Amino acid sequence: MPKTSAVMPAPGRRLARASTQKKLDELLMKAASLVARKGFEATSMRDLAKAIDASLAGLYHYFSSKEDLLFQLQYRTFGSLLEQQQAVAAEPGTPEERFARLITGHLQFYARHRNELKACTFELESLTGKPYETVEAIRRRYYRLMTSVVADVIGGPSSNGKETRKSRHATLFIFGMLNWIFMWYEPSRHGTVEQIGQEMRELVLDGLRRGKRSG
Amino acid sequence: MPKTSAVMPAPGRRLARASTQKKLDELLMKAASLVARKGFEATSMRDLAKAIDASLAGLYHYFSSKEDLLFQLQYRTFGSLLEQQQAVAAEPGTPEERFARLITGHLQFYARHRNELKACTFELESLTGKPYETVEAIRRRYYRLMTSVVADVIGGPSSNGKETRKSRHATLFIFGMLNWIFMWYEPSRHGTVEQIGQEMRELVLDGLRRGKRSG
Amino acid sequence: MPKTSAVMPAPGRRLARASTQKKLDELLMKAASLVARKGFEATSMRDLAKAIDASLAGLYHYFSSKEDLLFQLQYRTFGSLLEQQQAVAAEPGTPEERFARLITGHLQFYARHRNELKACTFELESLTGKPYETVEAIRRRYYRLMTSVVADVIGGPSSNGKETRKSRHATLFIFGMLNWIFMWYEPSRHGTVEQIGQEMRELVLDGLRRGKRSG
Amino acid sequence: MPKTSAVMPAPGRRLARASTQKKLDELLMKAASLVARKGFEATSMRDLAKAIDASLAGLYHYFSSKEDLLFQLQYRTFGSLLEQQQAVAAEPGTPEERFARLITGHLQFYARHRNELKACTFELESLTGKPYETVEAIRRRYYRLMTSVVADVIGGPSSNGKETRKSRHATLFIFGMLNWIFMWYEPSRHGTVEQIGQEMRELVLDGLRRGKRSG
DNA sequence: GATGAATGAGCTTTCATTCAT
DNA sequence: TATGAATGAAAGCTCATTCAT
Repeated sequence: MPKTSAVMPAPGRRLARASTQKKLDELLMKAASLVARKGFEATSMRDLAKAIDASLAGLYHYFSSKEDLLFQLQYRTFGSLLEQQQAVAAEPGTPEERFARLITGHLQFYARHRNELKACTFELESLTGKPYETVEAIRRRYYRLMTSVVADVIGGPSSNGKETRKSRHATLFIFGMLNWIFMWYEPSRHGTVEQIGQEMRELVLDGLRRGKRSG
Repeated sequence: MPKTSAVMPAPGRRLARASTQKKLDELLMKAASLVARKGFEATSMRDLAKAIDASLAGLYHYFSSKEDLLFQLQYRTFGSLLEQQQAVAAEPGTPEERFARLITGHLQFYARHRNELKACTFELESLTGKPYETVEAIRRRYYRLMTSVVADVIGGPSSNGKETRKSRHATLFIFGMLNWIFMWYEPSRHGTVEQIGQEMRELVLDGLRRGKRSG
Repeated sequence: MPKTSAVMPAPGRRLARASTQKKLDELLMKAASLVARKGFEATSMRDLAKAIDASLAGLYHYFSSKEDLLFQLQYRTFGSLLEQQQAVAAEPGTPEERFARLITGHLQFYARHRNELKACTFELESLTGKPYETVEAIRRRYYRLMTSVVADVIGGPSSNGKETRKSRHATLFIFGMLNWIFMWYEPSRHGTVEQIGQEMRELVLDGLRRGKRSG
Repeated sequence: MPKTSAVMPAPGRRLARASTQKKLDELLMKAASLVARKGFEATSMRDLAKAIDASLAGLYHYFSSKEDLLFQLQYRTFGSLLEQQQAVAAEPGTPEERFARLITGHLQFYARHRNELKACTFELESLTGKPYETVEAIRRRYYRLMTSVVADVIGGPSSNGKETRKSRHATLFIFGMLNWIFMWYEPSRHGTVEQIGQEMRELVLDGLRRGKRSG
């Protein structure tokens, strides 16, 4: 599968020519790489222009501001991830199967779009106001999606994805496991993300199921 | 218990007067608060000086540079945490008990020194060179300590803290759960950290023990 | 003759528009004036910006740093001087005539580019590393050029510009006379530089020629 | 002869204890060393304090300001030089002999107090106002002393040190030769200062004497 | 579209100096 | 005498952004 930037147009954006869209994709990918490496604050528009081999002023044809750049990056990436995971969760199967597919899907997305996802995961608070809320809304929908499946694992399919204190907290813990991977994962040392996903599930599945009886 | 900055002098520091030491503690606490809220890069020395109600130049009596400030903050905090957890792990008990105490200890430290710990957990890469390595070494010792206890939970006391792939990965997952708490925890919504700690253990304990049989 | 900055582009500089080149010339001239008056260290970039009626940040379009500014100033000026004097020395004539032309040429250059030359003569050590060496190399070539002509005056044309201890030392003494002029020369009090040049030659010519016989 | 700082108390200074005087001497010597190496502007009071192994605030017991430090340095050094050269010029002898003694005396002073003299020679304009004028007055007296002897060489003892255009200019040239030595002299490469002095005289003596006849 | 030039605001850091102790 | 602590001012430089071309 070709390694492309996660695509999903930002709101209120008219797509110009196809070539422009392509360039924008490239810009965002390079931007993600820089932001992932140095952090958003520490990445200057000059850095970006240099990395992209464009002029500083040229960047402002694609992004109205530095913040807008981050917003587009987060919006597209998070939107893409959510879309993918919604499709994954919609496929039929037992709660355990759907849970497994979500974990794997998340980690595969991580593997394919590491830089972009890192900028989403760790730079959320670099946005403020409306852009922040827009992205935060996506993030919350994703959290809800995961919670509903976790709830099914805990309570069985009959629970119908109904959130409980336990399912909510467990989801937060699981996202912690998933997102912390940025801090340590190296394919050559730790194996494939699919293996990691399985290990994560093995760590928590019994604990989740125990809830069926006790809570 | 009084809320003080985690105390542990940085290396190579001679303290002049006692009042200076006190002030330094206060500086670091305020600094941690700002850094936790806005991030290290986005926190300017001016911000700090203002928050502390001191002059900008005055800061440089206590820290040779902005980076030195972060280093001292991380060194003291991480050092304190490690010291505490070493003591906790050294107390006798079954592996499960020791594991429980470590989780609780970590979360209690979080509750008491949230800002300082956040600056340690999320700004590690804002240091470079020797300071980075010095702090990284502490972090690694803490990781090892946790891994050895996790290994005992997995393999029983007879395993003697010997690391395995499973114990190492499980520890990374658990640290993910623990550290992600910065992203969501609110005492009024989620209960005490002690409760959170118990929930975490319930989520993973079965999964850890399963290892005793299966691998 | 119009009073312009000594022109010679610095190495590795591509000039954008013609107007930019013009502005750069103006900047260097004003900079030379300030540096000559107050010294390089004591001249701040803010001073320069003010004198030029530009913004502080704008300066950094032309010079990558304060040191780069000094380097460009020295490189252009010294390069221009060397070029001129090489042409002067290349013209045919007796050793005495060529010596006379070099002295006059140097003093005329001084008269036309006093400020720029002063920054070259007295701020050489404000540069370090590669820029220093680049300028120092020009200076040395100039010194060699002068020494070879002085040697011819001492030993006659047959000596072919071969350096001797005497010619080297005499050249150093003569450069002292020439460069010290910055400390005292005022046209209205001391006459033209051409007159000054003649007086210098009268002071040393006999002494140089004496060498023909005795050493 | 012991290498000490050139001693001559600054005006309006009460000498405290002998130990204080000694320390002051040491301070000035170290200061001269730094100023000679880096220039006055580029030398900070912190640099000085560190070099002297004293506290920053401590410096202000000896010097009321940074400028005062430079003033005392220049006043003492130039005063000492003038005193020495006045004694030298007062000794009987032919004009040529007295001229020779002055040149040698100057260069020997240079050799013994290189750093101090450099700060006098090249940092004169770092002073302003009254301090500048005070030092400038000494410098002028020294210039007059030299001019009178040069005039005697030119015009014979009967000229009685009467200044002429020629003697004034020749003195300026000669001071150029003498002072430029800071830029190039290395004992191991160029021989003793006494040798250098003789070479200087050989370079200019004929030219000076020629004046006896022609103007 | 694209870019060189420009800028006000802000950055970290250092300066000479003062003062309580 | 001596010094740690403190500070207003200023240093060199970079920032995100704008605009004429």
